[in-house]
Amino acid sequence: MDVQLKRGLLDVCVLAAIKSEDSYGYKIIKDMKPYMELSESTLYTILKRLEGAEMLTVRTAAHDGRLRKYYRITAAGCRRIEEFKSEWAEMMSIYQFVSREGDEHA
Amino acid sequence: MDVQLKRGLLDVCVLAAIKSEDSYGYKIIKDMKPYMELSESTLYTILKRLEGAEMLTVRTAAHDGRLRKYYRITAAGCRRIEEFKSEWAEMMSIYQFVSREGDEHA
DNA sequence: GTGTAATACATCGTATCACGAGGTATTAGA
DNA sequence: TCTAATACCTCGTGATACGATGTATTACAC
Repeated sequence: MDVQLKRGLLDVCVLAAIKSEDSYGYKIIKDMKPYMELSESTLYTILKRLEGAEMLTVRTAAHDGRLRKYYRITAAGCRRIEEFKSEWAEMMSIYQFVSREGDEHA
Repeated sequence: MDVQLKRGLLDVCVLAAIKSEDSYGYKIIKDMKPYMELSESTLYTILKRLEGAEMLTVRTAAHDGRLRKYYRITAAGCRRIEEFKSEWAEMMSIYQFVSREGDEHA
């Protein structure tokens, strides 16, 4: 998928991936894989950014001797998802503009 | 609309705006306004990029003593639009992922 | 028991890109 | 005569996705 097209979805996808249950880096990537692939470096950049924006909180916990950082969505994070859903209507109208201009000839 | 979300649409919107009829900078902005606002600096950057990618060709013509640069879409540009339409299916599945995770609780 | 893959985290540098600020020049109308 | 609209352009900045690279542990095959 085109990098530019992914840009607006990445943040919100990561939020969606931790919405119903706290999750950690490696698992987020695996859960998102069927929908969108992203590299570790990209994910950790995003997690840092979302933490800075207080859209999620972090908690470190040991698991089988390895440390895991569990991420939990905040109210602001949930609001971000809702905001995205509203923006989707705009996206649809833009898609229709492109689709229409691409098919018909005025 | 969120800047990041716009990113993947801008190129293809500009192509759509010149698809059915050759157009020029100022007109493209006005035609796109109902769907998406973009500044002149953004548009000219995009037009340069699309020209470099051979997705459009340029022709300069005088109009009322002023010079206008008319842009015409190429076959590659049309292909880009078709490609976008395919990618839209992926976008929809991502939207549904976000939407689902945001609404229900597993 | 040694090697390899998977798990799990992190940083740095680079390339891409949207956009504001600023610039030039002409025409139309108040 | 001044302002707004038309029409083009450039430069610098900030945001950001991602590859490359590094560290450490666990699991499993040979």
